[in-house]
Amino acid sequence: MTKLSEDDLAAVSSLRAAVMRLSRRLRHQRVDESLSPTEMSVLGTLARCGSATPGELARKEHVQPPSMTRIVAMLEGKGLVRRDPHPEDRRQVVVSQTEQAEAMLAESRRKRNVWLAQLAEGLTDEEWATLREAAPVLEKLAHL
Amino acid sequence: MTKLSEDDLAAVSSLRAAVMRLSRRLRHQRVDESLSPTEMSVLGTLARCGSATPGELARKEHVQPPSMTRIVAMLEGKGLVRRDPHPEDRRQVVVSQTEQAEAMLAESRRKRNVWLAQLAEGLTDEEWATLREAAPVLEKLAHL
DNA sequence: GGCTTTCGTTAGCGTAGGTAATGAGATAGT
DNA sequence: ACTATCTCATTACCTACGCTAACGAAAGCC
Repeated sequence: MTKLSEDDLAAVSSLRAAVMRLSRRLRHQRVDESLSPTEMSVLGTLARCGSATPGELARKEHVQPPSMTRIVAMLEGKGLVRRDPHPEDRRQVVVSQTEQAEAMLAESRRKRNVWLAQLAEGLTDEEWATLREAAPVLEKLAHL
Repeated sequence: MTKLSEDDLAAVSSLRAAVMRLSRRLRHQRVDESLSPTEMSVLGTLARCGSATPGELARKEHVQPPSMTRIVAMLEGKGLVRRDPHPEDRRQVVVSQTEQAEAMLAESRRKRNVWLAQLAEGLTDEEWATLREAAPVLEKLAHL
């Protein structure tokens, strides 16, 4: 980035508002009834990375450690995640997903498909393409 | 939209996660300390539309009426908003922004400029252009 | 071998949303 | 015209999900 135009300013305003509104909708129009968006996100991260300690997960999700503890406890209670002692460092814990989580993610992907189909009706191909392009940039922005 | 590819599915997944993470950051890295993101959003809507009833605002922000009542009360308490009786329908209330809100929005825009400058360092011009393009589409998506 | 640091966790709090119930005013039915 | 229903805003209460502070156990460092 080199320069900030007035348009940029307007864009960031509208981006901010849209992200907040959208997040609100996502939060309670969740495709899976029993899992909060953040829990889903953790499960997704776990699916990508295999396994991680609570601390690592907290950093990745931009959440404080105590919050991650509670999220992991929730997931463990639902049998979606396993907590094993770290082989070398006995302070740490290794969190990894269960086969049940794998199945749930597949099912959730299917449901998301339906949800997506409804949503997609309101967007043109160009708009959709724009979003596909923007997704990784938003990821990057979220991690600053 | 015509068809849903595997890529679309992956994109919506990452979009979802990114929006949630970003919203979390926005929520507490707010540029204006005293106003919540939703309150800012309401003020923005009001700036665009001039004035509206609480019900209309609730629909636009995708929030339930009682929540909007509380938000408006907050804003009124801070002198940023005025509540007048509706001329024809005495059940309704007309909410409109004060001059003070106007000044605050200008100040907030200035602060956002600084925040934006920091943020922009991490993005390339192309990425930024992508976000500018995506902002209105996200707006549309947020309104279904 | 004691001091500091780094984990995960527990305890308690705050914020921002939601649902259910209420009351005043508008609207429709007969 | 009067009652019944419906709508709008509001009040009261509840829940979800994040935070900070405090703590105990394990690791690393003089």
